[in-house]
Amino acid sequence: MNIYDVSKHAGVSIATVSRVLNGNPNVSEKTRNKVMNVMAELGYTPNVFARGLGLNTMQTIGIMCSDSSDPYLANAIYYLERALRSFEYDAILCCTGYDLDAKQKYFNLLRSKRVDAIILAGSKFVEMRPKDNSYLIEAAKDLPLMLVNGYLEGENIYSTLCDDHAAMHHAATGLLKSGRRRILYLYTSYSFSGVNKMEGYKDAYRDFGLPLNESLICQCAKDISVARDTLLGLHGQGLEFDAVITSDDSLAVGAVKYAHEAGISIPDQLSVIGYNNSLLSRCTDPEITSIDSKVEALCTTTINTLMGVFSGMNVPSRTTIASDLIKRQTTNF
Amino acid sequence: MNIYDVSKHAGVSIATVSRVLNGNPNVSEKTRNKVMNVMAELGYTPNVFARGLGLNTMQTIGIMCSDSSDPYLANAIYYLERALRSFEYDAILCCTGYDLDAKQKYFNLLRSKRVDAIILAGSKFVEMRPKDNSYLIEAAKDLPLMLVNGYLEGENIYSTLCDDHAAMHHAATGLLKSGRRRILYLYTSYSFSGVNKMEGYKDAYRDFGLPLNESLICQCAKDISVARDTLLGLHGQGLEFDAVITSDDSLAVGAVKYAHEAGISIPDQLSVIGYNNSLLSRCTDPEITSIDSKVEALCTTTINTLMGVFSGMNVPSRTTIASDLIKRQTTNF
DNA sequence: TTGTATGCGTTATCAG
DNA sequence: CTGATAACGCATACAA
Repeated sequence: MNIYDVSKHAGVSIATVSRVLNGNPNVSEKTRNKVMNVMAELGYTPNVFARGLGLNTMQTIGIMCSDSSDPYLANAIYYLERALRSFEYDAILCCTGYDLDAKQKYFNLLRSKRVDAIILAGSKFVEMRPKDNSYLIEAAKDLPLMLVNGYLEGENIYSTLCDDHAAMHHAATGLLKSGRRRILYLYTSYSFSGVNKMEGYKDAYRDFGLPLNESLICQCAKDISVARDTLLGLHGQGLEFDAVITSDDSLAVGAVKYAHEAGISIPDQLSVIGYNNSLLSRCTDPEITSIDSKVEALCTTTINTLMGVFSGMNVPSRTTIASDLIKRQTTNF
Repeated sequence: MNIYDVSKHAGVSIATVSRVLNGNPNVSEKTRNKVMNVMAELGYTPNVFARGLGLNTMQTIGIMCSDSSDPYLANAIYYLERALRSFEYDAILCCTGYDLDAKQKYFNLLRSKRVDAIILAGSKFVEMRPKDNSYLIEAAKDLPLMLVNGYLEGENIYSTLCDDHAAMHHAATGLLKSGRRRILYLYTSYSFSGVNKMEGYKDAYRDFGLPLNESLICQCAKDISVARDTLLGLHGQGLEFDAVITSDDSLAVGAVKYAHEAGISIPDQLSVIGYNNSLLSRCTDPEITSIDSKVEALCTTTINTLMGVFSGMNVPSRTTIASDLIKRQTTNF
């Protein structure tokens, strides 16, 4: 069942069938109807492979993410896929893990599949050492690269990101204004996004005119129990803090658990602020005040930008979206 | 840059290049090396569209799910993608929502993309009315259909599912044995999986020799707050229950919140059991005892079965996987 | 407005 | 073991 069959049944040439198929206006109404009827009758569906070969595109975008089961990325993937589909693009998903070699391998794999663009979802794709990003910059010569919540400078590379610095600055300032002085900063990684968040935290202290206490900055694995135990450990060592602000909601959940276990009342004795406003922030009691990094806006903007790139429009190489602070019960300001 | 360029540079025919490309043994070691060197030198990558056209496959599987941001499905997608990639297949993701028309539309869209198989992830794709499933049964004549945690009988349809009935039966029996008598069953939907779970709950009562109290069976939306408020409402109406067992972890989180709000102690006065053993079950205090529906095993088994189908092996049309009960702090047995 | 002919980059058949 | 050539199904430039 191909275009020849349709042309035969309709008594026209394959060129005409192709025109009807592609909505070419240079077809008489009568012919168009005839062809359409035959196609419906025969249940004809164009062969996407042949179409892809001719047009050198299959309207497919590659989405790379380190771990699609992470709540934040799961949301991102959902919104990206939905937005892409609204423009009639398909999404090939590729979960890479966190290893650079694996990321490069999968990136090249995706390129060899001739996707029309690659979306890097999450801030884990931009490495600290510039030379580790050269494969991305090089590849962008061939196809648009879209970063969701990451930033990389380069021709044909477009970044859409949440203003993590401002978000964290605002949240920490809120805590300071409410009288908290010893805000513990709990973070997971030094990714692009991670660095911005930490700077926001630091600058909040500076702009508030208070000295920064480096011992209040603490790294831990992205895991509820690990975060809880880390805080219990610090508490046991005598470290004092009256607030915890985290780079991810899961750590904030750990902080709430720590307070329960240590018999510390929230928010009276301890304030907690999480990041991402994920489902997790609504699971605990009290529910967690969290920074909404606007995943949905991030994703739809990314896709809109991509469509702009495809249609040759002049689009910004970097778009920043403001975050929101969703106040719940772990803060009292 | 195509196969002709390579053949020219290597001084062989395109047929030979193609043989090298496909690992055909009928090529002399010498020729093979020569061609391989030229390919590496030129940085040649075969064109997947042309390949797809010739072979009528692009090694791509469609994954449909109602909502990829749901924690359970997000996990499933992660494992499915990983397993598929280990067999060098790509995954096209398609989030359909819950509307039947939309599901059908996207299903046909995916078919028109000539994927090699379609995976229906989650129990929301099998409708109550048989005629609403006929489009699936019909389509299975053309390509394998894999159901993850759903069951549909039909030629070329393969289901891998968790024994929800046994899981719920086991959990409810545990509660009964521990002395609970009024177990509230909170569920979200009448999907295939949902019906099995409820039957497990009912049969637990029957097999334990106790009468079933229909007023203890209650439906509510899949939302933490809605679940909490539903329970508060029932409690306010004077309904008594000493345990809550739910069809999804999010409802169980709501149950824990309800207990907090109503001043009921867990697990002394109220036991809670969730379903799916998702991240949510570890967020609350106390952490929730939950039924592990073995998503990973479900997914890897699904893909292994699929590969069996592709290689013409005789594979079971239905595979059942046993669940686990992960005991945490909301139960005392 | 319609038809003819050719190209897209492979795979596969068949002959040597 | 190798090469020439015909599919595969569509898009499109050019001709009519």
